[in-house]
Amino acid sequence: MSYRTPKAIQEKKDAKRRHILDTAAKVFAKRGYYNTKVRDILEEAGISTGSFYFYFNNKEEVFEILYDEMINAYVSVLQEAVATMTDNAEHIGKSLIKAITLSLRAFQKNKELARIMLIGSVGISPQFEKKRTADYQKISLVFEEIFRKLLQKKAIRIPDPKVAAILFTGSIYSLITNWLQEDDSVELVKYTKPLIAYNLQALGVQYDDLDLENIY
Amino acid sequence: MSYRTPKAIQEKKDAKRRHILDTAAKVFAKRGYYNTKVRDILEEAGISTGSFYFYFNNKEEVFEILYDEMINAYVSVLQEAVATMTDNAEHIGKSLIKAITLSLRAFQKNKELARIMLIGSVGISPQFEKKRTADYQKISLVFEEIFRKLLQKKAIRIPDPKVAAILFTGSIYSLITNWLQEDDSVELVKYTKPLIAYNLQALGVQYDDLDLENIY
Amino acid sequence: MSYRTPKAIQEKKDAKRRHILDTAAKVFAKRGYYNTKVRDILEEAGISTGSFYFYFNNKEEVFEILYDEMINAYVSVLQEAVATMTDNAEHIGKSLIKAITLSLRAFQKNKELARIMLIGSVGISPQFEKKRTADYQKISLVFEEIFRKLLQKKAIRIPDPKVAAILFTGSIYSLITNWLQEDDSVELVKYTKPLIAYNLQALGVQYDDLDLENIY
Amino acid sequence: MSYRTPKAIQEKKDAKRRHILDTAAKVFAKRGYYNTKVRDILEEAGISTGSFYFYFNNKEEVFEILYDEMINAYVSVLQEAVATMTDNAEHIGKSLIKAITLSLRAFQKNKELARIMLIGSVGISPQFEKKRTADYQKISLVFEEIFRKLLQKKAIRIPDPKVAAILFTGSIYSLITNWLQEDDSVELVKYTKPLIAYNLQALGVQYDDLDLENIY
DNA sequence: GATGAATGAGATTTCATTCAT
DNA sequence: AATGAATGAAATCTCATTCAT
Repeated sequence: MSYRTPKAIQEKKDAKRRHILDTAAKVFAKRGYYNTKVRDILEEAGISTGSFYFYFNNKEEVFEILYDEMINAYVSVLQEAVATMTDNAEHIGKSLIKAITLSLRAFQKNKELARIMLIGSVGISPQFEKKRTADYQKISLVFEEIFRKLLQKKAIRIPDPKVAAILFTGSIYSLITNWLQEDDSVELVKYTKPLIAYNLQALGVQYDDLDLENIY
Repeated sequence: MSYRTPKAIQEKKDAKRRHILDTAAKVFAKRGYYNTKVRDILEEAGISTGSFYFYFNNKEEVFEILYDEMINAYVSVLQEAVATMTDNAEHIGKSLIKAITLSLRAFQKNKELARIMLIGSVGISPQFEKKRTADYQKISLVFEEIFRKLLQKKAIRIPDPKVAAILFTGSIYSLITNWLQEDDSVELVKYTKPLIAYNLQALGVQYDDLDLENIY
Repeated sequence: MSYRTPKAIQEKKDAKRRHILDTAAKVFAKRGYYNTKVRDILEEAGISTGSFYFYFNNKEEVFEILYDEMINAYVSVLQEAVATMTDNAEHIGKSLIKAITLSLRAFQKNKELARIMLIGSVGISPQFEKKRTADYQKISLVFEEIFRKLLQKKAIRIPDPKVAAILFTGSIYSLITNWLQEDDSVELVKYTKPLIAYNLQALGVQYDDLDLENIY
Repeated sequence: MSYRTPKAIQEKKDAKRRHILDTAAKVFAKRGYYNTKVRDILEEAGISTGSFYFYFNNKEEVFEILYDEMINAYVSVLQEAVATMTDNAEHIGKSLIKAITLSLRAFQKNKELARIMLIGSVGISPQFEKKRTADYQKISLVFEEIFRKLLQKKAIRIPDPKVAAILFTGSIYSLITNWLQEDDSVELVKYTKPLIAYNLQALGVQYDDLDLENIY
């Protein structure tokens, strides 16, 4: 007979909570929000209804947590990329290459959550739609500010930094969305080079072909 | 001699059918597929349950019809733009400008259906998801072939026509999606110029700034 | 331009009414009361909803008319058989043989109505169930009275004429029901001989084997 | 140590399931399959919609279970009767008497299920109709084989064992059906004697009147 | 903490019948 | 007389969530 320390108990709880989330992510990614029934998650996770509702208030909350995790993870990646950006104009190409490369890697690493973030989060509820829009605009804003700065230095050549940011992120997401819907799981990184080329060219950035060779 | 003119009846039927479709489009666009209940459409359209099911088999069918209409309308627009493309290299910029301009106008003309096509059609059902993916690939393929042709003539400079086509369409859609989620009714065409600039630059096309001034 | 006499008009109406009834009989026999939708009858008859409800008040009425027709036709057959029964004891066997033979022939002649009368009329509504029970008891009563008379003359040997009548009719109906559910349409009359033998023996009637040879 | 005894829970579940079935039997018997709405069963049983669908998939399944129970119970009774049949010719009368007596008792014991089996199971669906026909043929076959055997020994005198079996079972069922539709609760066994007399005579079996006196 | 039986609001759909033309 | 579009009550069933054990 063992006396469990409260800490051990807490760890066990955390593990179960995590297990439910991970399972839910898998199921949501496969079927989408509305076609995923709570029962599907329960069965896949091997837990009871009661447990599910002990750890979470409802289905939407579980989805929202997963969604937030994904957005935060992605924002971290972006912030990391931005942080290493120097003001040195000659490194602009390299910096943007890094931002894109890190984005793709983040999505590839967790295909399920990518699917949730980009596809599965549509049409949940009006409130959620608002949140989703806000998140996407926040991400777009990161690039918008970078572009604005670069524009001042005449390091890039675009008429409108806001629109450019939308198009930049949009092109990345469309590629990922496309990749997610391919039956055979081609390596996402295979698309990295043309993706970078397209966007750097779009921004009017002079970039070294050599930099493109060394990506990933 | 019959008691009524079948033609008049048929016209009335067509009108009612159209009315249901239009109302459904409005409601779907506002609430999304799953949050739209058949009852919502009935109330908004001021018709009875029976009428709805007299004209259509079920909710999904109504959605599918609307979706197909939108896709077909958009494909027509694209084909029109492609048809006027000459082989004359110096007109490539103009041609692509036309394709983008027509696309934006098509979406602006019918904001509701644009919302359905780009946002609301996600997660309906596995079968529908297949159809949706196929449609998007078809549209992307139109551009891919154009890019392939232009590439042979060295009129554009990109490493991969397939990826370029995805990014091209993706950037357009992301702009429209963004516009759709803006509360105020900003003119979509306001974004036309930077959108074209971004993509023409991305493709490495030499374009005349004058052409951009005269759009719309 | 012809002037139709009212009589001709009436005849046309009657013909249409009959056409609807005949078609309904066919459909009811095939699918049963509840699995037959008014629409099925309309389509099969090539008429409109309005016409149907012009000639009849509702679906149940149509069924009831068909049912009554069948019962009446059957009762007529029975009465005919009873009418020819003489009080001559030596003809009792022949008379019962005739009653059974005529019954079988009546059912075979109109398989559809047989199906409606014996199988398809179950579970329509509580009121209809009452009517149905009453009709069956009426038919049974015909035989009960015959048996009662024969019993007085000691022409048959049974403990209870009422029960005998139930069993007599029941055995006939069970044979027909069985026959109706055979996939291949065997000749019902093939069963006539053993059916008669069974019941005459049951009643303790002395019968001439020769009479059995000449049936039908 | 778990928080509850699974056994007790299971027993409660079984009891509830049984309660639903019994209630459904009562309602089906009273109103028939089509006039019984799921709601009627819920109200009569005092349960919620959810409970009903937790225990059963749909209304038809409940009906089918009840129907199968009845058929199986009846077949058991028959098999029991058949098992005690000896090859001793002089006991043939007694054996058939026993078979009929047990049949009647089985039906009397559960009037509701008898009603379902004999009356209420008509016209549910084409598939069910097939099953029903097959079941009835199976029961008829039990008697057919007995009759065939007795025929070889010349213990009975009938022209066709198959038809005789149909008529034998048909006569029993018609009596029960009749009894079911009587308003007052007449004892079914009251009819046993004339029923046996009719059928034994029909089969040409020599029976002892004494045996008939001691039935039930 | 865990379980899963129980709940019931609410969604979709059917189909007999009506009624304007 | 005929048509068939329109109606809407009513039926079945789903499934997120609750709660007694």
